[in-house]
Parts: sequence; structure tokens; C-alpha cells
Amino acid sequence: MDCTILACAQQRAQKVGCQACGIRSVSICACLALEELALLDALAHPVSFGAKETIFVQGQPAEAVYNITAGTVRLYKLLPDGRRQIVGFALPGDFLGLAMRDAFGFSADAIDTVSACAFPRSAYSALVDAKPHLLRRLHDYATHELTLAQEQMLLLGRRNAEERLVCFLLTMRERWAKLGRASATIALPMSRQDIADFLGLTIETVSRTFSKLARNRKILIVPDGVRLLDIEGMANLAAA
Amino acid sequence: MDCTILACAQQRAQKVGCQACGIRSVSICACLALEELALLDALAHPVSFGAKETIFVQGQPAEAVYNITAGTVRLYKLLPDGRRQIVGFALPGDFLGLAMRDAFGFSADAIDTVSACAFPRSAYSALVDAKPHLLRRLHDYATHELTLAQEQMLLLGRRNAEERLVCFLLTMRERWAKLGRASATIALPMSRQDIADFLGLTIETVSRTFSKLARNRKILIVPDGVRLLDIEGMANLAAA
DNA sequence: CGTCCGCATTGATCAGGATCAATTACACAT
DNA sequence: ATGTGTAATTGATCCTGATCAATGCGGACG
Repeated sequence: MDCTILACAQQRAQKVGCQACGIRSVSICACLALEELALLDALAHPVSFGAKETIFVQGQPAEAVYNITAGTVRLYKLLPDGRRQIVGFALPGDFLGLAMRDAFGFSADAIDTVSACAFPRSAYSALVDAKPHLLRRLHDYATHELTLAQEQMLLLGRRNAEERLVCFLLTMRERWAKLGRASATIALPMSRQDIADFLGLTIETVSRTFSKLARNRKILIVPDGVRLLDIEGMANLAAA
Repeated sequence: MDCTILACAQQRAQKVGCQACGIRSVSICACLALEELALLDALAHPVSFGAKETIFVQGQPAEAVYNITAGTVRLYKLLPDGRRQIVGFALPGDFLGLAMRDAFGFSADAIDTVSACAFPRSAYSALVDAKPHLLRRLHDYATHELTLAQEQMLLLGRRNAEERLVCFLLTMRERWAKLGRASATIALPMSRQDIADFLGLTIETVSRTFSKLARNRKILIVPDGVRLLDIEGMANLAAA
């Protein structure tokens, strides 16, 4: 978890710092002026995590916040008996640690190889207090996340299995597009189990629903993703 | 919706303003100093809504934000075919309009008689920009809401009907307690249908589950609420 | 090259909650 | 008292998605 070798490599690779950061424009740092980026640079610790590695666990005091720069992260909550709900997938540009107040409200682990900027929470909190426009940006991000969470409540509470999967695929398409990777072929780095735990279904239902969509020529299943063949039809199905 | 008679009565009743506001200590205004409250007073429009009256609808541009001072509000999203998901119940002290950026992301209507402080969005936004500690407070509120939303995702995605209802009752108990109305008897101003649409169930399942809890001596169903008879057992069932 | 192992798919059956259908309870009006 | 309308409860049956079980597939490794 504490990223020794990879982190150092990463650090060397990134020693040019925030100014050269490839995902700055889509992350919360985008609101900072060049001279403020220097402040941020001073706080930033580049870190990396291998596939399946834990980033933090629910309940643990939040000592750092993270800005994802590469890879995919699953964020999830567990019940004592092992039932799992994934509350989100974090992609490059996403920020982890909004609920900075106390402990992490969910666990996070890397799905594939993940790079991130880690900031000590206290220093980050101080910077936020000193820079109201950074706070504003953070708040806008938080309200955006809240809106997505409410959309997910609608999905989990009222949509059927097929609608859930279609919504998920269209949402992933949107997210990749915002990262400049727009394509009819959607990368899905997460497992079927992850998708199931995100959509409130079982792995079997997810698999069957994928097959059904493929059979109906809505999608084509490819390695590590799907190609959307009938976006209109799917958007129609997702309605809203 | 535009609250003529009731609003005027309310306005007269409240002309003492924010300083005398009974729910200030639990609302986002609590962070303001006395002289800042005067600024807020200048913006505030006391409004009231009768039971079942619409406060705002999803997609409508958000011209105002609201601070609930009395009553209960349901916040919900609709699918084109009429399926409804209630994303939250707002109680006194709750703030509506976090996603101020554009249009409302959900609809809101009064369950019982509701009083609120309405603030024009533009003026409110300007005040927030001028008062970083108000923004900080708002941000803390937003992240708290986000945490609750993630908890609700876990409920909707992975809990069974009985767990859902028990969690709901215990959460309502907590919320009333924070408003100084702690009691083993929980007020439930919302209908069974509202509870069903919040928990991702049908009205029949909610009713049956209430009956089952009553049969097992966990609760006693009383008019407009329930009395919790076995809080320990219920907390155990809710686990987490 | 074959074995192993994790993941995904597919099939058969089951069950929790949805749906359909009465019935009851209660507030309110006449 | 009687009727009316809305909300809640209860019962019977159905169906979507869960569970149980088997098979398929592809990559890592001896």
C-alpha cells in the first residue's frame, strides 16, 4: 500500500510537477493559477498502486486525500456479512477524500494499475481554507457527485436489470468521452462482479444481461469492454 | 406555489428575522456572526407551503434556494413512465438547492405544512462567494449529504425489505433526536407510498414489513408514527 | 503441451418482493 | 347515522432476479 518502488519511479517521472499534469484540466486543480500550482506541488506525493491493491479502507482516519491521475478505482461499502455495494468507480481526474471531516466513509482499491497524487489531509485542508476558489471548485465537485449519487439511487431503487446495465454503459461512455477517449467502444476495466456490486445485481444477472444485449445487436462484447452498436436504442431504453 | 397569504402571515410572524430563528443552530446559517445574519435577513423571504403543494420541479431553473424551518419535504426523481424514487426527506434545518449550478436535479413537495426561508439564488450565490466560511459550511453539508447518499445506495442495492425499513426508522429516530425531539416514538409524517418510494419497495411490502415488525414486538404502530420497542434488536438487524 | 486457476457464461430451480385483488380503517361531509 | 374517498392492510398468485450447479474460456506456469 505504501508504494515504495513504484512511487519513486512515478515521482521521478512526474518531477516536472502539476504544470505538466496530463489530467489537470479535468481535475479540481484546474481552478488554480500557475503560482498556486507551485504550492500544490509542494504538498503532492505521487503514488501508485498495483491491481487489486488497497488504497484505503472504510473507517480508517483519512490522513490523505487523492487525485487519481491514471487507472480505475472501485469505491465500496461492505456489510458485516460480506455483502458489498460499490458506490462509484473513480477515473483519472476524480478526487477521493471529500468527506475529509473524519474517517473514510468507504473503502477504495485499485482495479488496474493506478497512479494518484496524494496530499496530506491537514496541509490540503489548510490550502483549501486559504484559497476560496479551490473550496468553491471542491464544492462544485461535491454537488456534482451528489447529483450522480441521486441518479444512482433512482437506478438502484426503480430500474430493472437491463435498464441498469444500459445506464451504466452509457454513463461510462460519457465519462470516457470527457477524458478525451470518446469512442463507440467502451473500456470496462472492472470485473463482472464489480459491475454487479455497483448495479445491485448478481454476477449471473449481469452476464445474462450482457448476453441478451449482444443477442439483440445492441452491443458487441469485446475483450475488456463493449462496443455500442445501437446507442439510440440504448438511450431510449435508459430513458430519462 | 407562490404562497401569498400564508407567506405574509409567516413574514409577519418572523419579522424578528434570523436572530430569532428557532432552527438556526441546526442549519447552515449557524456559522454566521450576528452582523452577517443581518445580510442574510435582507435576502430571506419566508415562505409556506400547504400539504402536497409543489415547492419546485426537476429540470426547472433554480431561481431560489431554501432553508426548511418547519414541516417535512419529499425530494424525488421521476422516470417517464411514472416510477418514482424519493432521494430524501428534508426536515427543519435542511437546505435545498446545493446543486445551484443549473436546474434542480429533483422535484420537491411539501408532505405536511412546510415553512422555509427562500433566498434568490443569485444573491445567495454572491453572499457565498463573499463569505468563505459560509461556503465551507455549505461544503461540509454537501459532503454529509453525499455520505448519506452512499449509505442509501448500500441500502437500495444490498439490503432486504426488513433491513431497509429498520434502517429507515433508526435514521429517522436519529434525525428527530438531532432536532431536539428525541423519543422512542418516531413521527412519520410521510405516507406508506412515500416510504416505499424511498426504500425502493412497494407500498404492500412496506405495509407487510411494518406488520411483521409489530407482530415480533419490535415496534408498535401508532397514528402518524411508530414506537420502537426493541431498539437494540433493530440496531442489530440493521448491523453496520 | 497440459494443468491449473480465476473469471465468465449458461442452465435449472428457487424465493423475495411485485402485482393483482379484496377488505378494512378512518376522516370528513351530508 | 350514513355515505364517500383516501390510505392502509391482508391475501393469492406471479415473475424477476437470486441461488445452485455445471461448463467454457484464456492466461500463467511447470
